[in-house]
Amino acid sequence: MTATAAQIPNSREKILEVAEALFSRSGFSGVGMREVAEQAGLGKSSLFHHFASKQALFFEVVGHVLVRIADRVMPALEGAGCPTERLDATSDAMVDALVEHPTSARLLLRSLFDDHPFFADELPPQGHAVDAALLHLIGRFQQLIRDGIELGEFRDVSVVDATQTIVGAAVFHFASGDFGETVLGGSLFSAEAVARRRDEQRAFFRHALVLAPA
Amino acid sequence: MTATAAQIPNSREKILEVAEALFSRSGFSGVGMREVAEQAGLGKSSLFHHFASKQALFFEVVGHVLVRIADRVMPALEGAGCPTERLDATSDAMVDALVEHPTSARLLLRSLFDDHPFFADELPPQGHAVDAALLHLIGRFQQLIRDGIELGEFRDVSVVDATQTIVGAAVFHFASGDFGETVLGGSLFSAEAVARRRDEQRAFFRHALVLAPA
DNA sequence: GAGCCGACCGACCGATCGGTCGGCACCTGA
DNA sequence: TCAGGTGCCGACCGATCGGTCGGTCGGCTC
Repeated sequence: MTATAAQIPNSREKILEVAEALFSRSGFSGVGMREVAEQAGLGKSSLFHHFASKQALFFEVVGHVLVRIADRVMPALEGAGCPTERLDATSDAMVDALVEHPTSARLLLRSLFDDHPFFADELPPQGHAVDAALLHLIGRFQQLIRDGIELGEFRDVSVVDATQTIVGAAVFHFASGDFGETVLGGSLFSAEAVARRRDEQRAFFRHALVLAPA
Repeated sequence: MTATAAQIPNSREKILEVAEALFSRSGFSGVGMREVAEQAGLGKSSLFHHFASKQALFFEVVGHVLVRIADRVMPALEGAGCPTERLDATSDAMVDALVEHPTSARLLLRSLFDDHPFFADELPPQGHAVDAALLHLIGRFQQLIRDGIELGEFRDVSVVDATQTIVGAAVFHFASGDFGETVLGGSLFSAEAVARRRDEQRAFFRHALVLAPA
């Protein structure tokens, strides 16, 4: 059955969907365009009709994930309330954002520490856009910690180290795959596991940073 | 491999050395045997004289890294002192272990969340050995947290979530590459950055877990 | 109808992948 | 002295890689 205009679910979005799942599982180098095409129900050459190259597809996938996460986390970062309340809200928002799509955390973690899979040639404009969005999010987070310290609510920690610690802890958990499920003794994404994680992570960060965590 | 192999400037170790650097940078799928051979100053076919396959080489590299880390962290976990002191020592030992070779953290992080790059066929016995060593380390860490809770020194946290949080935070920092250096505004491995990281991480985990962190 | 266009496809390309094979140079123990 | 093992190599293999090309098909507009 060939795709026609009657098929609302766009082929392009179908490609993005399966590519996200595959890149999340195996990374940029571990996925072939043939595999993407097969799982999308298309011929391989059709992928290049929608995306200029494998790199372009990868960046578009990462960009979508980042936008989804930022849409959830930014409001918590910039919301009303004292720094302690915003820290709590941000921790919860990170959990919600990473749980929304189970592929997000792994893809985000890869793009954070992969030093850009293909700096061979200059990376396309999409690559820079992804970087800019990410750094904007991180900048806002650091501002939250600075605010907490200046208002006397947080310990006088190193802002950059606290940022690294919190981002690493939050993203790693839901990206840890088989290892995490072995540690937990069950699914990372079950309702109970997620609810407990949200509470535990919020309390962990609060006690680590807030002077009067009670 | 008798006395002859021992005295020659070992090519095998040279291969392991460059393979660790390359796998750390680009992961299993992102590195070719030709590249390893070239950087080791050998012909590609010579690699297969020392290692049965690319997978075997990868597992041997990961195994070495894991042994190095375990050798530093296990004594801190099992050392004398109350849980709080052992937590401090373990945090410092993790920093020391990951700083000793700048490639360790990235390789460890990959092997933690990569869901084993090659489950295509049954993974070789080395793979299971790596898993077993890792889980032993994690088991000891969880026991430390349980001890702290039972002795009334630590908050009554979820042991598995705290494990995930602490492992993720500790490993991610030194694995974060370009992203981490952007956040820090400088090298991850400079003497000042490492010293500050050690203090900050120890204080972070202590405040997060210990009831009377002073 | 004619003409166009976007979506799609199979066949194909050069390059590279992991891995094999036969053979060369060298050392060692008998 | 020589058989045998070790370390290493270039040449080669089938498979797969990302990407291209020519062309088909159906819907749209005039």
